Amino acid sequence: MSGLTERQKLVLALLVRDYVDTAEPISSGRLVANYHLDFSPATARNEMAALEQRGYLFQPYTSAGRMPTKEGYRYFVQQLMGADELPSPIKEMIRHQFYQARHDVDDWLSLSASVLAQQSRVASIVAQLHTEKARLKQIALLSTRGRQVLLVIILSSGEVHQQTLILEELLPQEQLNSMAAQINHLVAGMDTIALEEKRGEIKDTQLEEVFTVVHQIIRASEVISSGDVYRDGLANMLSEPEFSEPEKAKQTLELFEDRVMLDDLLSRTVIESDAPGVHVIIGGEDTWDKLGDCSLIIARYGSKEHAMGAVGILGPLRMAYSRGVSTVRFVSDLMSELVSESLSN
Amino acid sequence: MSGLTERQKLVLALLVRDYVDTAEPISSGRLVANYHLDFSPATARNEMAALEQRGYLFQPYTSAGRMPTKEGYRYFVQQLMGADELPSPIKEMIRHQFYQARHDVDDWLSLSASVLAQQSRVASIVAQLHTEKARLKQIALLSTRGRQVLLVIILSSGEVHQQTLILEELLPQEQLNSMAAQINHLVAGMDTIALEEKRGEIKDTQLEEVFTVVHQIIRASEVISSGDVYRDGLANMLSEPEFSEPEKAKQTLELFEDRVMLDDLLSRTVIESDAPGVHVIIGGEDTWDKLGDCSLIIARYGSKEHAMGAVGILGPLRMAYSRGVSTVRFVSDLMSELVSESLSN
DNA sequence: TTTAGCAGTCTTCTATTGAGAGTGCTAAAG
DNA sequence: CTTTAGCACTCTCAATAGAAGACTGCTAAA
Repeated sequence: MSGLTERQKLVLALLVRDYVDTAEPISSGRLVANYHLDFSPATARNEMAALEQRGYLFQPYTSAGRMPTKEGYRYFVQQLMGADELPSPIKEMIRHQFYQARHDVDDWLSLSASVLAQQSRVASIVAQLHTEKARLKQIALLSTRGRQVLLVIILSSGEVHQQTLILEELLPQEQLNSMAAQINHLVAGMDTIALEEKRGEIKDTQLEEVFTVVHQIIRASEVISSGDVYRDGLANMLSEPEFSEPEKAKQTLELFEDRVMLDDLLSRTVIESDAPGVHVIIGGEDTWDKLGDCSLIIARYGSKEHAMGAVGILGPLRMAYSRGVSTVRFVSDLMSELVSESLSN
Repeated sequence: MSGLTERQKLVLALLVRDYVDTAEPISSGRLVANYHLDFSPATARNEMAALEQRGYLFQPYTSAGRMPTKEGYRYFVQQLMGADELPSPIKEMIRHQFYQARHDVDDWLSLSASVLAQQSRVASIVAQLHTEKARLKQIALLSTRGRQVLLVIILSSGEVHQQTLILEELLPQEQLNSMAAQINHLVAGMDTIALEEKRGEIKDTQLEEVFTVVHQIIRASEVISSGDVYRDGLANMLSEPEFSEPEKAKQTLELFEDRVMLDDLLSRTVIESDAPGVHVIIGGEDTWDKLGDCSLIIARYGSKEHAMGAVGILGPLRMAYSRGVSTVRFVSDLMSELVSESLSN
């Protein structure tokens, strides 16, 4: 089966655009009139019938207008869609917001979620992912209250972890400092494997206790995603007509609240393809079935060596893919820029 | 105007219960039959008319059954509602989950949100609030990457804050340690006012830079709420018939996503009343108008001296107040217990 | 190959109707 | 004076029918 004719591509592209705007089945007459096409509605109808034959369009019932199928959207995104860049003033505004924020990855992440939600008018997801090989840079032990001690761990990627411990006996801060110094001296720059080998060298019980926790945390941080997930713009989604049935809305919200699900989604876009750039996943099917009737536009930021994560938007199938891709690309590039700048200082 | 008769109280109480279960206007006949009342539907009708007169009930239209008004719910909660304790096995299960979690306030908070959502079948909110007088316990400076430095601040309450700084020049960890030690020596145990007075004693520029940030953070932490807000169970809400209209659902979701709003809500329940215990706010009116057609059951945990916060649930007006209050009370007591245990170690 | 014309199909809107549910009132009973 | 049976009345809800309208697919001509 050969490809589509130019005119078929035109019809499909316009129909998708129009449907995304109006959320109503598009008729041949409407299409021709709206875009001043130089062929008649009858011709458009013929082309639409052909596109339906190929599975790119469907009619909700005999003799209604047509709407794109998932396949139709996919063809549109892969072959037809042009770039719909964010206007420069908006880009500048966003950039400004980021540079104005504190120099903190967490702040940038929540800002990303907020910006994406606002620009795309759908829901956004942002998460920090973790590098595969975690190497210890240094730790600190800080007395907080009584036997309670805060363990701060800094990885070579610049990532920070903290955890409260309760020690067997009460130790003054000076002693905590010296314990931290000992551990730092022993294991700085090591990954989990090297760390494991050093275990035997530790004699002191208190020290071993701390060592064990450090080891645990570093192992835990080797999991692909384990930090906070930032979400925003949930309310946007409910405005869309596809979520007018509460059942649909509920499903989507559950998808959003399910951490396991999100982790899976995020990690798969990152692991599955080494290719950077924006990924568009349109609707659920086999591997992505949980996605249901939603689409996900997602991109990685950062690099394997540094802090890394994913930013994306989640919306109904009927969404402004072109604008969405541009927005996600812009934000992920900005994050990459910020992260690498901040680390090269 | 005198109070309600016993029979009126009975009718109101049963009607509220029944309506909460069924979400449908309750008729006199139904009420009498369902609860085997020893008076006739006609009598019930008279009582219901009287209750309507007082503003506790209303009919959606002439000759439908009746449903409670906000006032009706308020009367019910304040005067009629008994305790509907959680079953012991469930209490034990929850307790078990908490003691199994890591000894980390953050973990407890997110667990609280999850437990509340699951038990109440509505949405939950949990937030850490801050004590009014923040006193510095100690700080640490940890080199993360290049000129980037992690500032960790521990307050006397045990609260931990962290922030990334970028220093003017690159300093080795040893020098950072000595800077931290100097600051600790200078200002340990001080509040913002005392801190301000010490400013003059600092000569070194780098040191002053750090000092300024420390000061800022402590000031910021004196705001009532500034930490993360944990939410859960949003999807629960959409199952309720009151949110079948997307418009209502959207409003409620927006309320939930609006940090400013939530902060206000939380801080008011904490500031406004020194009384501990569970607060029930039923629907929006003047001071709480943003709440709209939702109710909030909320309680404080912890104490002013220690880590403190609020746990609560947010649902439609038609919600199981009795069970909700018991659940919120149980979780907040549990949190208090955990926090004070953890601090007395 | 394109297009005008038209019959045919399916939805959607409005109006009408009947059934049912529940009330308020009245008058009798306790 | 309180309670209750009886009943007329009101209003919703569901079902039905019919009319209007929107598009299509087909056919035949350009």
